[in-house]
Amino acid sequence: MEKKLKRMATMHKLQVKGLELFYQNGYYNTSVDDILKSLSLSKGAFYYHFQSKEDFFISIIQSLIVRKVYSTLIEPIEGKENPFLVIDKCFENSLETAEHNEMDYGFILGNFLTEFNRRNETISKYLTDIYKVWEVNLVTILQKGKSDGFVDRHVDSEGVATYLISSYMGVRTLMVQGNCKNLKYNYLQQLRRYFNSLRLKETV
Amino acid sequence: MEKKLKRMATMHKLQVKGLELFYQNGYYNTSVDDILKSLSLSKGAFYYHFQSKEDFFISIIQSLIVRKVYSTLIEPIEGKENPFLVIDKCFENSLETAEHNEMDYGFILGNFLTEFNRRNETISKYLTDIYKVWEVNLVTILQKGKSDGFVDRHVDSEGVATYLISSYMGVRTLMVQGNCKNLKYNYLQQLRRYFNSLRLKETV
DNA sequence: TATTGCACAGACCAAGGGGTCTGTTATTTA
DNA sequence: TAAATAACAGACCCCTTGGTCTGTGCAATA
Repeated sequence: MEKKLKRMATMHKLQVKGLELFYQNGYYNTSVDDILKSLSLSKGAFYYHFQSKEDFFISIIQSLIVRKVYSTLIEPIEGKENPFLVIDKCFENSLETAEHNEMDYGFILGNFLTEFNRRNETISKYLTDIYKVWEVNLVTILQKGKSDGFVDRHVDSEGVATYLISSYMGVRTLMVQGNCKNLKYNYLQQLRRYFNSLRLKETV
Repeated sequence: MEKKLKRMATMHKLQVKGLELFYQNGYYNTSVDDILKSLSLSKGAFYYHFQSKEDFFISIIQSLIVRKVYSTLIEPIEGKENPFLVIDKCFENSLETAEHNEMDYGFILGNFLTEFNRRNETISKYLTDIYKVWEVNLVTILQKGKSDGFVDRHVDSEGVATYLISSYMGVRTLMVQGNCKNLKYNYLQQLRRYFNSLRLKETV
């Protein structure tokens, strides 16, 4: 029964290193050989476990990228109370992690969306699906925030979700260039200002 | 004297087609041969005018991309009066153009920033410089907006510029996936709401 | 008119790309 | 214990890559 374990271990090693290099250098700028070399594995190993480079990347999306986005951007928000507080905290944590990560190459989902947009429909589909779950999740918490008296009822939840995702993706792209600390600070300040405009005003 | 004209014409043809393909497929996923094939030109022609692929792309940045960003995002704003009106109109126009462009592959500056981030410092530098000019331009008009009584003096102009650029870059990335019309509408609605929170309130 | 040199054409090169195929070895299974 | 099979290793394939180099035609100059 240890064969299955070995299989899983090798596949997982390939996926983790693959994601690392794809994330750092981009998909088209990373060869299968690059991954194999840094793991001291052979072509035989790779094509025994995966049908193609594309198939390999799809498996990475499904097993690693989905999990990453869920754990950092979706689960911290799900089912919570005050949308403003929890989204604020979630974004702040994510930006904080990025800031102190020497190996930050941007928002993983955003980078790959950009790289595959209109260039590989199959992969784009998988990535877009993750984005959509994120969006639905934000819309849900905002709607709940209305019932709970946090969010102004006149606010368009979908619009807010779009605006939040857009700004987050953008600032993550900018942060790679450096000056992260300032960018993070500025971004969060304005995010809070924006949130204030959505808040349910006390009727005097 | 028609030799110099021919030289310019060929170089320009190469740059225009080069930008088109780099923009569509990405830099690393577009070969020099791809460009030459679609123009029925030879290697000789290319390497007579440009030292390398990288040198070629830098020339494209300096001659075409700079001009594009300037004409669509910088000049329409420069020296104008009401920041909110003019930025709103500028972004709306840009998104409108993108929406009705069948060949939209995203925000050109954002895409290349993502592709070269930390992967090619030389090229990144050229791209970042453009971004910085854009940012300075936004900050300037916001500051002027304070003196002119449009913008609340407590507002942090740099923060606002960061937030504006981030959200614009993000929404342009999302728009490639489709559903442009809705994304554009949602984005502009929230942008206006955000602007309202920056406006100088009449002291009652 | 002869000659120079610009603006290419296109063969060529080594390196690297994704992918195939035939071993080989250690572990299961019969 | 023998046979079967899973899990690789690595040579090999053909195509594409960025880049070089020699050749060539045509306009500019003398």
